[in-house]
Amino acid sequence: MLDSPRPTPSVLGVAIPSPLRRLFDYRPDGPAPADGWQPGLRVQVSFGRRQVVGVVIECRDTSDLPLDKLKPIDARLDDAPLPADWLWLCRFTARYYQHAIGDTLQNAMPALLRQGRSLTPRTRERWTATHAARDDAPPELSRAPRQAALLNMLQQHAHGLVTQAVLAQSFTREQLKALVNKGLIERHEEPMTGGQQPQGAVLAEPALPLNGEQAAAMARLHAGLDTFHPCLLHGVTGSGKTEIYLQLIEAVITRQRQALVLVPEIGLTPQTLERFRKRFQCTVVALHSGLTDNDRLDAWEAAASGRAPIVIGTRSAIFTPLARPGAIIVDEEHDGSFKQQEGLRYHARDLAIIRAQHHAIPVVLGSATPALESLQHATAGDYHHLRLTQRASRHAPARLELVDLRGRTRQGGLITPVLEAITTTLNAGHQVLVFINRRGFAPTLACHACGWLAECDHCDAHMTLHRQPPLLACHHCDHRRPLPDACPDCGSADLRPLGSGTERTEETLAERFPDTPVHRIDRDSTRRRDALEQTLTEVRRGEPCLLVGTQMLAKGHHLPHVNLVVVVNADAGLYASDFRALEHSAQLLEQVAGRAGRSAHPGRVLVQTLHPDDPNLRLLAARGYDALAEQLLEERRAAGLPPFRFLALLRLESPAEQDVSSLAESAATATRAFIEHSELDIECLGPVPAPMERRQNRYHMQIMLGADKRSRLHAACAQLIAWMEAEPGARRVRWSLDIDPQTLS
DNA sequence: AGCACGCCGACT
DNA sequence: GTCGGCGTGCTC
Repeated sequence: MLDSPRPTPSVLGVAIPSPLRRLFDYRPDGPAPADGWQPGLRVQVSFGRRQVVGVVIECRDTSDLPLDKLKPIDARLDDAPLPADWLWLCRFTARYYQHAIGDTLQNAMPALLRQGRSLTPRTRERWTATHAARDDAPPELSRAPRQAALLNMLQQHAHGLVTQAVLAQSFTREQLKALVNKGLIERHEEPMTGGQQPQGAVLAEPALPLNGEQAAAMARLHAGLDTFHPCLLHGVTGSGKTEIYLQLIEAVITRQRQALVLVPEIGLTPQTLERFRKRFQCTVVALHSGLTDNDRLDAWEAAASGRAPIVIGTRSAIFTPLARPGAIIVDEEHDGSFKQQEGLRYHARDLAIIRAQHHAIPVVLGSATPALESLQHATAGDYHHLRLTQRASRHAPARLELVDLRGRTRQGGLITPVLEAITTTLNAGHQVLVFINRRGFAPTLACHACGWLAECDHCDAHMTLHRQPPLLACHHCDHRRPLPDACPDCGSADLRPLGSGTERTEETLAERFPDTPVHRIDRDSTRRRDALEQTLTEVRRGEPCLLVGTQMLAKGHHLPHVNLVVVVNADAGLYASDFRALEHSAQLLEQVAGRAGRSAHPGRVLVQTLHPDDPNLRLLAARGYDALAEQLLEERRAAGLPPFRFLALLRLESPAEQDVSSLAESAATATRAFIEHSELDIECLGPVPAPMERRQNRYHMQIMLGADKRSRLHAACAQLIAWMEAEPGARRVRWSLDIDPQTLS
């Protein structure tokens, strides 16, 4: 660098890990880094009475405080700033979601970095045979058979072996040392995540041939590899979206760039990962919940340094720094898990778009059932709409068959014609998937003498009846109770389960089909690590069986032998108050339907409902998700709801009902006052009690802001936050602002 | 959020 | 007499 060295600033604006929405000024102390003070350098400072790790955000020469009142930093933790692309994204996120910058950075940083650990990669040793050892067994090893064997083993591996692999073959460090001293092998150090990626071949196995639609989509992607290029890859289940991802990644790697892949929480399965790892020569860095803090830091460093060509992870992986970003892929982009539901309430899909724009790279949103937001962007021409309508198996996707529940007797939630269809399918040697949206044995326990229902003491909710182990549990808090012997109200012993959950349906099916294995898949049955994968491996063997499960089963998993899907009750989302309920319901039903008939045989999907005449359900059944989505978009437009309007939701909660309601009332009044004052065209609704007002003995209320311009909504939110921060009554209430809320509950 | 300071109730 | 409840205030 020929530039003159940066002068040392007199003030550092430091982001502190705290919910306070401002920077704190410190005096730089000690030697400046070689490239001078810059944003992104971590510092250790005393904050109040404790030591914290902060990040320099601003280098200035002035402060609102007198300079001699500033504390000096206690230590500088980095020689080079944390990656600039990462810092940019964090700052954008903090601004957009109106969240404290310090807290945002902490959220987006591996745990070890916020504890002050250095970013230099951990290393491991690799051992290779030297040229001197290329000849046959050297004479000096004639009396050292183990060393000879070790040398022989290393000679078999052109790239050598890491220490761990050597020790695993029961060789010792002493033997390695002896061979080094004899000049027969060499020791190399490389980062834990692997050394430089091998140049040359990118693929480990050939790409699959593309059909016409796939080829067209690929051509579109190839044409825009150097530009911001948002694409909605809208393809029915089994239409080969993953192959498009893989070939895009291949193009990215060939150009020496990196690909970032986001998948839903439930989608990062060993099976998915396997498919990526098998295709490419290079390492695939996976960010999953099983990683240790050290693994996570290594992965972060490998991505930031550019050594990792492919990074795949869930929501938080959007904050992975990339030295040479080449493309971002969001698989199952409609999935709710991309939105964080507490604290910093960011949406990883939305940040993926922004990030791709910042880097001027393509971003692909893939789904069989795109979010209405994404569909609207595609329709409006903001995104390229890449459609895949052909399935690899030649037959059309199964359509939903609505089954009228009215007046029918149910067993374990299932009516006779449906049980008969199950029998037929099993007899034909196929598998059956029964989808039921409630875990446990039954949604609740009821007294048949007086009508009492088991309710949670801490929530406005019924307690779910469980059989394994037998107890009443609230699914909204951790409260559990033993089963009562008699009704607590009237003393009657006539207590009966009301409705069906996965456990009860499993039990019914096991009784009715004693010769067929029944696998239950829900949060309770898969609590043990690998339990889910084990069951699915068993199921993929293809023997006839019954699968009973919650939405865990609906997503991603490839179940080629399932030929009949039964939805026990489709009505939950049909008339819910949440304006997105129907969209989510339709997505789920379509995803569930996608599980049927990916095999050689066309499948059936039976959907039980009490509302077989519901127009939305009928439209979905007759013409599929896309047709319903089109209609829902029109309704959203007419009602002034997203994606045609922007929303922010202020959530307030406290154990004291009075505190919440009075604060909510005055916050709404204040908001209306400054809306009128500033003539911002903002709508303020509420306060209203949140759905299920009492949860874990806390009372929840909310205020909704709506605007047709993002900037106006942003301005109103900023004012509301300023008011809340100044309001003494707000300190006894937990509150948070949710920008672009996903649900209203 | 932490963490201290501060001023009122039941205990070794 | 003190230990400790959580209200209030501050963090460069």
